[in-house]
Amino acid sequence: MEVRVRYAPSPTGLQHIGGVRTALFNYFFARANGGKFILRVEDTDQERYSDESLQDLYDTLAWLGIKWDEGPLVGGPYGPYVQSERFDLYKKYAEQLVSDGKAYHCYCTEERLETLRAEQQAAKSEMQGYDRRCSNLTDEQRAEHESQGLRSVIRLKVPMEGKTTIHDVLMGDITRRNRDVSPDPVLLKSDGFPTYHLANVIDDHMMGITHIMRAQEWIPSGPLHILLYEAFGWDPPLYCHLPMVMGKDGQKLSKRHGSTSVRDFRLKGYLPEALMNYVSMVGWSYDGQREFFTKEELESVFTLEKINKAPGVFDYKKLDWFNGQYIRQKSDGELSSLLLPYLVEAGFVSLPLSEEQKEKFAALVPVVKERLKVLSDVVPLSSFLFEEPTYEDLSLFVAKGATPALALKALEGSYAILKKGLSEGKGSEEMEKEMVSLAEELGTKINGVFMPLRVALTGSLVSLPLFDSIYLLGQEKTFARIDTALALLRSEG
RNA sequence: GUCUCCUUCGUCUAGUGGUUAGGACAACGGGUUUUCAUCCCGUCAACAGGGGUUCAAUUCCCCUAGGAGAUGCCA
Repeated sequence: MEVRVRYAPSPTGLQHIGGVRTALFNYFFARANGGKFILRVEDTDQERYSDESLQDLYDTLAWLGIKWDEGPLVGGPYGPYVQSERFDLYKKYAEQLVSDGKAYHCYCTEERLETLRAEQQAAKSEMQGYDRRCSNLTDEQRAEHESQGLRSVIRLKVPMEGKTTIHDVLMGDITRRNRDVSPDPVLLKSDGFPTYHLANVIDDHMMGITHIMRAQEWIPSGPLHILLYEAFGWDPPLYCHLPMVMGKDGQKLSKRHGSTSVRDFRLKGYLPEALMNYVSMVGWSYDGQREFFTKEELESVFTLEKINKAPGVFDYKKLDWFNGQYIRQKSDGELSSLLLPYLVEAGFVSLPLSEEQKEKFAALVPVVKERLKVLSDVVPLSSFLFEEPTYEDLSLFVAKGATPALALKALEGSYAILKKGLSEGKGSEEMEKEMVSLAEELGTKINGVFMPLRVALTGSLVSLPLFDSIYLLGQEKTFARIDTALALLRSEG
């Protein structure tokens, strides 16, 4: 039998790490088994729906390079794949359940339900949820409510006796007494839209889904879904509840833990291959040793058996490390085109680049490459090229164990070396040697010479390598900055 | 409260009825280096607790604790 799996997000917010992990596992499982990966948009919540979220879903999957075999935009034999376009179907099935006596109309107002809930919680009642008041309405009562124009929802009649078990390939069998299943959940809302439970079950059945891979937060409603399949007389698919992705405090990953939307990660300069690789390693492993995988490799090597049961904490630092590794694997050319937009965005350069800018940029990329965790790091790393240093803290010029007077002398000396060297076309190695001997003459460590120069050029104790910085800066700016620094140091006396 | 699930280094994980419990990230230390970073080497660090079963349990069973999730006309 062909494997058919689906990712079925609700477009009510940006795609986040947890959702994408679910999408990825479904996608890899389909590919590894020669099956179909289906995208279905569950836009049954009219209140929270947004076009932006839907667009973000498409953008995110495109960025990751995940293509769906069936779904919106591409179509397929079981369409439409957007639930709001299947409106009539859900209504029909919900009403069928009513006429079969397995569901009923409920006329309770939201206000009544709210007070009910509040009372139950205050009383710490064992019984939580709807009290099934409308389940025993007589035909006359129903007719009366209808004639009054009361709005109704359709609720499933959950059996009070017996138990229901759900088969999960990861967890094993999970059994729940029916009396513990949330009593009489709403299937069809008063606005005519289905709830998740109804739409999900109908669509998974109609679309021939064979495996439902979704987050473990769905386990509690598993038995309810089985009950629905039974009510319809359908065979349920196989379940595989994926471990959740948590924040550092062990709670469900959310915004207060940091970025969670894929869009944020993309904007900061995480590479899709790095994010995909890392995210795949939380909750799944290959052999406990190897952890670098391309998308294509995961498509063939992914197995359900290696999915972990326990929830996993999302480690931003390890993601950074993965991203750095992937950045370093890029060719300079590839990295250039990835980096350029960040410089433009920062207002450092504008397109098109002049020939000289192109040349400088090409020189910048390899220097910066091994210092990037995320692409946007290029901005602080190269800002010294585009912004004049302020030299607010003159003590920076004074290397450890040195004096201001020494710093001044060192800077004067290295200035002379550079002036002469650059005009004579000397190589950086030669000038470096001269600076080393200058340090010896001054009786200081090499830092005593390099630090003042570094601070003069960049305003910072930390910078790109000195001679690279000089080249990138150009002679004019280099000497201008040293002049400024010297003047400051002299005036400080 | 009730129901359900989970539990190996700080984090992600491998693993087995008998192992020096392995790897990676982080942290720390060292080396390379003009700073930073990269790279290399090393150190620290775990089977939640208690009962069983067994010649032997981290591994199998039970209990406890802790954590998480659900308990919506949200998904």
